[in-house]
Amino acid sequence: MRQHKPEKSEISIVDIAEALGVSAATVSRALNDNPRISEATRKRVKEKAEELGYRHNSMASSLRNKRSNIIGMIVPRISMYFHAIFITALQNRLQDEGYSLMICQSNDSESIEQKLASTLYSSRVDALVVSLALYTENYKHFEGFTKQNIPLIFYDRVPTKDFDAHIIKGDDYRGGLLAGNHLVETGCTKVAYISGPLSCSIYKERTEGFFHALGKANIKLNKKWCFYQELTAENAWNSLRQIFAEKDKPDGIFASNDTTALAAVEFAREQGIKIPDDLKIIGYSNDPRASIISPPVTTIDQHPVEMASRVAQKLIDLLKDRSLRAINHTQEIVPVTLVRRMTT
Amino acid sequence: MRQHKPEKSEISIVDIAEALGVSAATVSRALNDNPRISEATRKRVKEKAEELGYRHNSMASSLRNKRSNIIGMIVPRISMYFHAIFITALQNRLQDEGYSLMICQSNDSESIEQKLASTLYSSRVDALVVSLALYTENYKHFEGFTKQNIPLIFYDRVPTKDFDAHIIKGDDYRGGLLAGNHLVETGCTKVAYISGPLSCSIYKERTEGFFHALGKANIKLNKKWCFYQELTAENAWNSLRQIFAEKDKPDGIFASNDTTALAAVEFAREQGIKIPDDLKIIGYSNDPRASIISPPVTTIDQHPVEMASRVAQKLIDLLKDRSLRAINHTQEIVPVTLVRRMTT
DNA sequence: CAACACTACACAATCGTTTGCATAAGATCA
DNA sequence: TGATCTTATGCAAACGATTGTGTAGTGTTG
Repeated sequence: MRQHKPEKSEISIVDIAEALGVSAATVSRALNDNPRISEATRKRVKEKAEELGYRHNSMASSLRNKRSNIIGMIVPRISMYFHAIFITALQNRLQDEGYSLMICQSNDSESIEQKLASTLYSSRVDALVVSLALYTENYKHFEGFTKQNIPLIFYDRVPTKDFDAHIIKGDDYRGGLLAGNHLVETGCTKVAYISGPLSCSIYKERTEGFFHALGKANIKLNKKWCFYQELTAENAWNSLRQIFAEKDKPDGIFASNDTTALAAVEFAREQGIKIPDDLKIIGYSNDPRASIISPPVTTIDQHPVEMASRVAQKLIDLLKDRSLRAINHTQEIVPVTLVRRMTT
Repeated sequence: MRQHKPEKSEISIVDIAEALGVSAATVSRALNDNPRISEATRKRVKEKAEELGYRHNSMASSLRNKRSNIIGMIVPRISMYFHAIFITALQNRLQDEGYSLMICQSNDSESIEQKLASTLYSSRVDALVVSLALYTENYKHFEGFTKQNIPLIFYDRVPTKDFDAHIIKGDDYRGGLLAGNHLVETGCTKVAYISGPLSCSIYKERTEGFFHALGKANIKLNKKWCFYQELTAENAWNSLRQIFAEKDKPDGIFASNDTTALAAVEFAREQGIKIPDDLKIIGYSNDPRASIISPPVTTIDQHPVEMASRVAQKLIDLLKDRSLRAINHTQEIVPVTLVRRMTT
């Protein structure tokens, strides 16, 4: 049976100090390996701390230091492959530097995103890393961070209008261009396009790149075959049904994410459309599912680990050197690559 | 060009108090809607706070209140479907209650898990939710939480030995049993088994259930067809190659996760083995990939959302009512269901 | 040996919020 | 009108770690 503890509040450095007959300041310095403390005392302090079961109180030291060692993060959803990989890579890197990540999901809702920004702001995160919700076009909820000079980095889905923050994004224009070129090169002349909403930077740029590629090849896009919507499997099916309802049918589809591309493959299978002979499909993100379905789907790899590594570096630089925060905000673009598989 | 701010420290309640000619205590009470403050003052305070751009300092209040409103979480990896869904559901629920989640990944490493536990312990999280790393059999790193009466809940991968904490797990025994029964009922007589290591509660119980089912049907398991290892695709391929290297071949495989089951499907395709005629395959977790591959894989659904909802409820109860922490630790078991698809 | 430097520590203020207790002013009642 | 109660607010002490400044005691140098 466990004794019910008499709610004795926890061991603090003061308790250690008293037990050792030294001052709390000495204990604090000893625990932090401050060179002003003698080796002997440092050892005694650490042993006593261990013995008493002392645990550091990061609230107190955060308050005093005005740094929480916590980095806030807002992503649409962690279940998206790209973000899951990104987060893991970022977290591993930041862990080494002594930072913890507070990961929040906006569920692609702008209002949730606003609330989260405000909560993280109050929580005194040392920095904020954000990938925007699908329809966020107003960035006021991030202004507090820039005003207080708290490092703010957007990645992947970044503000479309000028906004004062660091940006690290994939080369979505090029991704769209690669996809378009690839469809053209593989002989498509009548292409359909299922994109995310243009409020979101990545879809906007992919669209521009894609259109540019088609334009170069003198391919005109049928407006009826273009969709700009949330890229769920269900939406994809609806659009596909519309596209293939008419007599004239496309011979190529660019889907702006792999969920949609996968839906297209399944739709084609259901309809008895031959891939890639009758229809070529290209997706985006290199989601593992794209390589599992048959036929495996051609897609664009965004290199989430590389992106995370750049975000981590930028973050660490900004956190280490306050003076960097004054200078101009930077923008980095991470290359993308086409992964050709069996749907093209 | 932005003006370089004169590093004026941020607005605190003291500043608001001075601006209004009241005391800081009054400001604090007003902001917290304490009924002891008149409506008029409350309004003035809130307006002034807004005007000055005040933001609550949760470090200070956490220190004073001895509660951080942060719940720690340690999971093997967020990229695992089950955990991603679980986390999202849990987070949505806790957000409503005013808690933030600090999500950490052990990457299935016991030593990282230990470090994370210690960090979260120092960070003064109000509670800890854990799904254990693959080979964790020693739970000392969680003892601090139980000693300090900090709510500690294990889910899915839980301690196998007696350990003083709340447990909410899937019915893995039943999952194994269902899988075994299903293979038996669909006519398998020679089955292979690819499991995770038995150090991990879920695999241990699935194994027991599975063996029980086979035993009932008088099916003897060939030891050479049983593997207990980390369930990566690569390991799966190696095991499959071993299993199918000999003349005598199995007619059924139970894979203890879907990654392995998917590998089996691909392996069979490569080898020209007919599914489900020559070989039946059943996986575990109902990962979306299982329904995408062809043929889609029969699997066991663990109902992550239901599990998250139970964990959330338990958490909230424990956080709200300290007295509950004294009473016995509870164990809940979330049902599993067989999802039959085309591999059986 | 005086002047100075250095080592190793202590003192006390500080970070911003919260809260038990005290208190002043006004209201109520006998 | 004095006693008691309410209401609205102020005072000051926490919470625990950190750090600039002060100061013994010892060592060094010319």
